[in-house]
Amino acid sequence: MTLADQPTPAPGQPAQRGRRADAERNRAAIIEAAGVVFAERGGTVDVREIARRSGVGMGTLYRHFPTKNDLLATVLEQEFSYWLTDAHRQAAATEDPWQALTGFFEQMLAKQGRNRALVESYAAAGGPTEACARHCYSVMDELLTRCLNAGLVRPDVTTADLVLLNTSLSQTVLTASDSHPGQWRRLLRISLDGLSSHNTEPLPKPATYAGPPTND
Amino acid sequence: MTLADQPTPAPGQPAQRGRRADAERNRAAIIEAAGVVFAERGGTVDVREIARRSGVGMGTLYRHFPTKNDLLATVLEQEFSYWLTDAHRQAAATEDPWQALTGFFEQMLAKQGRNRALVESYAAAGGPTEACARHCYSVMDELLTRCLNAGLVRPDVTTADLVLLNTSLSQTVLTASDSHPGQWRRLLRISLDGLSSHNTEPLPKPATYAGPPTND
Amino acid sequence: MTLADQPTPAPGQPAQRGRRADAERNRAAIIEAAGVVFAERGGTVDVREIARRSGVGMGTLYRHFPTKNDLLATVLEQEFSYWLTDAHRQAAATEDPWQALTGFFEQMLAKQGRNRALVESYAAAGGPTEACARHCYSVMDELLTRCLNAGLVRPDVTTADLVLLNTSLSQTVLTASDSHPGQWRRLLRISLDGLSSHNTEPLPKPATYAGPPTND
Amino acid sequence: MTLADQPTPAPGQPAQRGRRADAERNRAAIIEAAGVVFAERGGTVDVREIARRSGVGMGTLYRHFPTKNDLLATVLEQEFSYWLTDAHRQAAATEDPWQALTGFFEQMLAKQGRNRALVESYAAAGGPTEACARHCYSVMDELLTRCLNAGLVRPDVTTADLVLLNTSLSQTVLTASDSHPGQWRRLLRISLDGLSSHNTEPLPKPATYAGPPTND
DNA sequence: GATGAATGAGGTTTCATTCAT
DNA sequence: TATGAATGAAACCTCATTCAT
Repeated sequence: MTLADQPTPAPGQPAQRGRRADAERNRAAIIEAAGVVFAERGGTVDVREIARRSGVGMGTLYRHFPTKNDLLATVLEQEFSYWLTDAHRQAAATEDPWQALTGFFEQMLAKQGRNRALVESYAAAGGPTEACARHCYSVMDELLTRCLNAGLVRPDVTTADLVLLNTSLSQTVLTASDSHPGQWRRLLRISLDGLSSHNTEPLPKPATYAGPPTND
Repeated sequence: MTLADQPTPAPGQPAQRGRRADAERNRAAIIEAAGVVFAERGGTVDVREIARRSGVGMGTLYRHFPTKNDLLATVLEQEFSYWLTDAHRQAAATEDPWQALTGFFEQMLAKQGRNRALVESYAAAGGPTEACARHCYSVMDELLTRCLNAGLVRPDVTTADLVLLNTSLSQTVLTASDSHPGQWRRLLRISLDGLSSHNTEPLPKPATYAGPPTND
Repeated sequence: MTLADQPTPAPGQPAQRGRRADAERNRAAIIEAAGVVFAERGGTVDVREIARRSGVGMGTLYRHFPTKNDLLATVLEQEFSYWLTDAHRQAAATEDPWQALTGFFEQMLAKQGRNRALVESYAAAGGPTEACARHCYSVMDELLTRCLNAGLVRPDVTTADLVLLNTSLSQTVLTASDSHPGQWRRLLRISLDGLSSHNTEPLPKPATYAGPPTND
Repeated sequence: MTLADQPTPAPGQPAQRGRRADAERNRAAIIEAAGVVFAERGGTVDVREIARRSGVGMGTLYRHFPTKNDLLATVLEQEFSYWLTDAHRQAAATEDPWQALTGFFEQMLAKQGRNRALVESYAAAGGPTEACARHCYSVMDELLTRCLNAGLVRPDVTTADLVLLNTSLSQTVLTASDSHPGQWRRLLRISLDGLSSHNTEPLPKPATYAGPPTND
């Protein structure tokens, strides 16, 4: 199963008029190439590099994605969604709630941290897209609930905390995985241990949002 | 007390030798303006914007900083160093090692997370400059040692872990402090709790670097 | 017949593959405009001037010539090569070796001396490009050989002497042809007469190169 | 005897008020430094380089020379004039008119050809300044007259021819003296031989100037 | 639909000249 | 008067996006 095959229109139809198939192939090629390039070099790469690598002209690229940002969002969303689904599946198959949570984070981070553009997107906009955010939230919500129900994590941990933890650590994986491979796993362990119900002190209350940010 | 006043040459002297005072004022203005702009909009802002805001011509800017990157590095290094010194001072004055550590992180993160360019620099190069890295490491080393000696943290926590933790969380502060002000403090608490010696399981060993990174 | 038509791909073909014809036309327009401007004002002209005169945008110009220097080199090489070929043809068709040589120089100088950038290139780098230098050398070698075989020039004249003579005089043509039109022809005649075998004294030996130049 | 000491005001006076002497020393330092730098790197060097090397501020430099071009002109004129005087003296002391002429050219070219800015000035404006041109002309006129009177050169050679010859060859010296040291002396010999009265054919008449230049 | 050449605003940097001290 | 920092108009080059073929 490859990544770039979401919008296949009604599989089974004989790719009516041929053009449609070509277009789809192009779209997939663009997404695939963009995925590689964005991951390697971040969101600032020249659009031509992507066009070149996907073997497609600029016009074609811009027909499919009216803006560089649209392409970026699509690619990130697609990859993210794929990873998420994958990690979710595996977590759901894991009996122990704690191990499910742990494994989930490990999988996600290993992927995300190798994608420069994705991590940039966290800094720029809090994540690739709204859809990703929601998807991510719902999966984590499920995992957290299992842990809470089992009494494994502090009772006042929220899903939002987990979402932020993911954001936070992905940065580290990107930064450190070349010079200190594997060190991020220590940090992950530390943070997850901090979630466990051994820790009895209540967490600070999340300030409710109220107007423009004060100096924190 | 403002930030941009490091190289003032022996305050008290009557602005030695002609225009030097004005130059210093300009330099300070540039650094100040650049600090604001870089923090707000990241390292990609137009140099002209900085020149305009500091009320100097392009030439002046480039006289003081031969390259945009030099300016960026200087600004980040200066701010970072200032924050670090400040936070260090306060931590050193705190009796309880654990509180010293906690307070130190809070202070640092509150500052760093409001500076977009700084956080970008983490993603791009692991931090603003080598000097910053060393400075940061040495301060954290001291704080960690105090905690270790007092038996407050897991014995296998390393200074490198703390450095990474800082990197990691600063991203979150940047990302989340507008929409969810104060939430990063929860994450900080979680992570720090994960450091405490309540947690008895040994951490994964930091893999020693061995050739090109595998897929983690 | 214009100058800027070297890379026309097999004339007669119907402008293969889409936009290629327009691109070629643009390339030609750029070279043509650059030729005029470089000739008139030298190699320091603003690239925009060339873009404006050729009716293309900056990007187009830089697509065809990644660097201003590339453009300059291309233009000079092309013109030079064209002149050289032309003058060579005519010289080859001239029976009398002496007249062939004479006519060749006249033609070349008349062209070169009207091109400011070309003459500048002599001062800066000894000529437009290596290829030009070789081409020029080989043509002059042929002409000189004919003269030598006919006993028309001093036996110790070398091809390198002729090459230098060309360099030398082109400067003069540029300098003098406005205020003293035609005077350079007198100088040319003088120099060529100095080559003839009437002059029996041996020329000074070309010092072999030996380390850094002394004060001559 | 150094070069930069022309405008010393009435030697013998005790440098009234000291300031005047300082100014003179500065002026000399500027000219000296500029001489070196212009010679080495041509007329495009940064003015600061000159200020730095002469140990003088920009303001001082511009007080003495309101324009970079003024400085350039002054320097070139001064050096040129010095060389010319020197070469003239030696030529005047040489009995044989032909040797006087020959030696004069050798001396002048050896000097000129080591000065990049000077040679550039030939291409740009026919020479450093009008004064130089006149001075040069008058000296050459004298040398030529001696040769003509002795019947050593073709009777229709003009002083203008000699001036051009000098211009022409100085380019070559600059270009070739590094890679082919001494070769320019061959060219000089050839050209001078071409002047000698052995050559009996009349030279082409200098076209009188008539309106804008035709295509030669 | 696909192509890739064209566009041109905008980015960083240089440097002759001015001017406050 | 000397200083050298300040100025700002270009200069070269890049790249997201459009458009003719």
